[in-house]
Amino acid sequence: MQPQFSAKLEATSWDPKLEAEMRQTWEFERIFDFKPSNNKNRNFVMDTPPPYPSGKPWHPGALTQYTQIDMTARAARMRGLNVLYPIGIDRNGLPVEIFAERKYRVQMRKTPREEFINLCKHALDDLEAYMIGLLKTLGISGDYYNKYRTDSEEYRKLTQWSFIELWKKGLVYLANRPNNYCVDCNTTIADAEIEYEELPTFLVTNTFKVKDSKAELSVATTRPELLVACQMLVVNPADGRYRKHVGKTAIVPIYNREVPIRAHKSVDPKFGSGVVMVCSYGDYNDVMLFREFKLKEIVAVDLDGKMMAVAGKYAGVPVKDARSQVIQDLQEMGVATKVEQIQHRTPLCERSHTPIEIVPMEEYYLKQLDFKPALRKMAKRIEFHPAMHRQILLDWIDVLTTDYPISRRRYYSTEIPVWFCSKCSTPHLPKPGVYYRPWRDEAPFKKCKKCGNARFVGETRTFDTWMDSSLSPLYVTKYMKNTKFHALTYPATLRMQGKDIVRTWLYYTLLKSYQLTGREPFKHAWVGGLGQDSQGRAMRKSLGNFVDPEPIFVKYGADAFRFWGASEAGLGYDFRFSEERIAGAGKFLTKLWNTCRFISSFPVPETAELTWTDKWMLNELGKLTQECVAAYERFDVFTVATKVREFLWNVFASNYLEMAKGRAYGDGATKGEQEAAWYTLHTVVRSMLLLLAPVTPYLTDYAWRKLYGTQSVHLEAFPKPQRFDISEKVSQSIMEFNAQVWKTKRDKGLALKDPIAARIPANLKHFEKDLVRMHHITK
RNA sequence: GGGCCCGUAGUCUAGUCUGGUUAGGACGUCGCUCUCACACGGCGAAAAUCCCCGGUUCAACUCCGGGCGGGCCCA
Repeated sequence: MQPQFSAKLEATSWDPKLEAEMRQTWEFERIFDFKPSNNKNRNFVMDTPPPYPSGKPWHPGALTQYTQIDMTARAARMRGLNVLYPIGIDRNGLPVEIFAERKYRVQMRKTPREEFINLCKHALDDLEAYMIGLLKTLGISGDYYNKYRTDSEEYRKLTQWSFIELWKKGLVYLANRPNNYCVDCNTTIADAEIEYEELPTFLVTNTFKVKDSKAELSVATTRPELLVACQMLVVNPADGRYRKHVGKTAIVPIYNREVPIRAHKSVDPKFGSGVVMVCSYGDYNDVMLFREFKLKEIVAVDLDGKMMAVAGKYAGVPVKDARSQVIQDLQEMGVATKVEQIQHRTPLCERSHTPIEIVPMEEYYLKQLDFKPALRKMAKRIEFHPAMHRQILLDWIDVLTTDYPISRRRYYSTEIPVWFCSKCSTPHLPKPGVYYRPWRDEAPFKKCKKCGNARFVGETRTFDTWMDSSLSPLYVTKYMKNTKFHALTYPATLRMQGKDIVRTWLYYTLLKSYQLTGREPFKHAWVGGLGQDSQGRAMRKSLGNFVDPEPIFVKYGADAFRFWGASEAGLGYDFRFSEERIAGAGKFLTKLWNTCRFISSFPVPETAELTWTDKWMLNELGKLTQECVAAYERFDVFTVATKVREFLWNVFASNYLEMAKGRAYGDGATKGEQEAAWYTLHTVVRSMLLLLAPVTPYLTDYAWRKLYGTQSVHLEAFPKPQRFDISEKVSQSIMEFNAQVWKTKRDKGLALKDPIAARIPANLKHFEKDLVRMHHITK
């Protein structure tokens, strides 16, 4: 390098260790604080998913999503907006309890409630520290100073307040209904928390005698232990084989009870023998048939998943064992004529992977069916990114058939603020605005308003966790707490989340926001794809394909991980994990770094008399800038990352830089031409750093401060695009001509610095001087 | 069974809405090359019946119909 030019960056590659230093600077300067503008339109309010501490390691796909959320926040700041980017931790619910049970080797039901809650808190604090640490490592620029927790008194107060409001509006009711129940988690669960898996099970074909006849019916079932709860046999009305039996009575084996034989169109004549037993409750079709035929339910399974007394000799036996025993007994009795193993689509609890039982229980319900039309309208009003994912929500709204069961029989969740009169059982709700623990606290009433009794029993149940998290847009905009702040920030600008929780978090947020405020909680919804393993399968701890992201951050740095995440998949599409590709992103950062390093050795002129080559480059840069800023406005970081990489590497570095290099060194150029090269080089580097700042915040800020100033790049605005009248065709010709010369030299075995004779195309006349110098062209 | 999305080189993708280019780029592979920003570089090469079959059209990766395959979700 010529002595008069020396670079402001020394190392030949970006060192990820500098990220920690940069992070400390940000924290010290507090550059990400939110100051609300009195002009509502200047406030960019983000409703981001408070992560759920459920164990280590954290899902790398989720972390990718958090980096994309962060890019959007940073981009909004650079668009001059005041950005509210909350950091929350969702600390309520099942995963925490399961984690605590495992960690401290205790069982929730055998531990005093207060004690178990404290264990959960402990476990949560550990996990939370781990998670916050990772978020910071990744450069997430949220508001850590106002970090919120969904299990805080403040938050739970709001959850309880919302419940009391909904109760007052008549939207909550108690009802005894068959419910999805997990015998491991000991709680009811919502439809949204069920997953299905094909599992091996026995299909048992039993013989039922038809009363007052010699006829026998073969009945196939996967749940023979529920014979005790069988109340009917059904066949398809169109099935000629059984038409003569419809209306007659069959005898249930083992229990010798009489049940009717009926016809219903829901029966598949091709399943088993075409005769199905209906019991309380094998599946949802049973529930429907019990309702339709007004059958009397027989409760055979208790809340611990054991057979009840009504099951006779099987009483006290867990369902699964009872099933084996029953099968054996049926075989010995000659009732079971066939036992075959089949794959059966089994509903499982999403958290514990235990098969769901359907048992009747009294639970609280929040009305939702009445709101389907309003929700559908709202779903259409909210702008989805990408638009295609709106369909997930619309489909879900369409298939809802029951109201939302909101109560859970758990400990570590927000308590349902209700006391019952000990005499007449009338429910009493307290005044909102206080955090209540009815299982522990004295009732805040003197007398029952109905019977005058002075004693109350506190509700022990808690809320489903979505009852808390669905309030996030209200909580972060200080609903019920700061009217002015709320008015300036609600509805939020943007909800960002994964497509896996559209049916839960997104849906319940819309439902409750509508019920409480009558309007949509946010204007835009960004619905991201999911991170999968290298083969495109969901990443699950149970599948053993889970990647621990931490070593990756250490090895490649957060910026490489971020750039990879941004450039890997288009907005809303799933993406696969690949360390190789993260390493590839790291190479791009090296390229960016060295571009900055090289150009940092030249002075920064205020203005310049541009040559055609410079105008061409600045015009290309202008087009890129426009595209990228537009992409950021659509919350699309994929376009930014891929276009910038393409531009920087293949257009700027390969072509312009080589064309202008000699001129920048002053090689056969006038002072003015030299300065024009400097000016253009710096303009491009400046723009590169600004456009990439949201994506790779560490490297860009480090380089920015070294090259251009004292202030963080994150406090700057995006550059204004410059345009010059240079056609796309000329641009292509330049790059084609360069490639042509390179290829010719290659074919002739010449080094790049060797002279070569070449004819410069007519439309590149203006660029002749730079081209000749670059390729050492002799005439 | 239904819905949504997707099927482009070994892998990941752009392009498809608004039909016409030698189908662009990245990772990986191979060859040459340490040329004064970068060998985590440069240059080049190989590598794609654009899932299949029909239709529309002068012309289809692109539009239409029908298959097949994958993913996610619902029943």
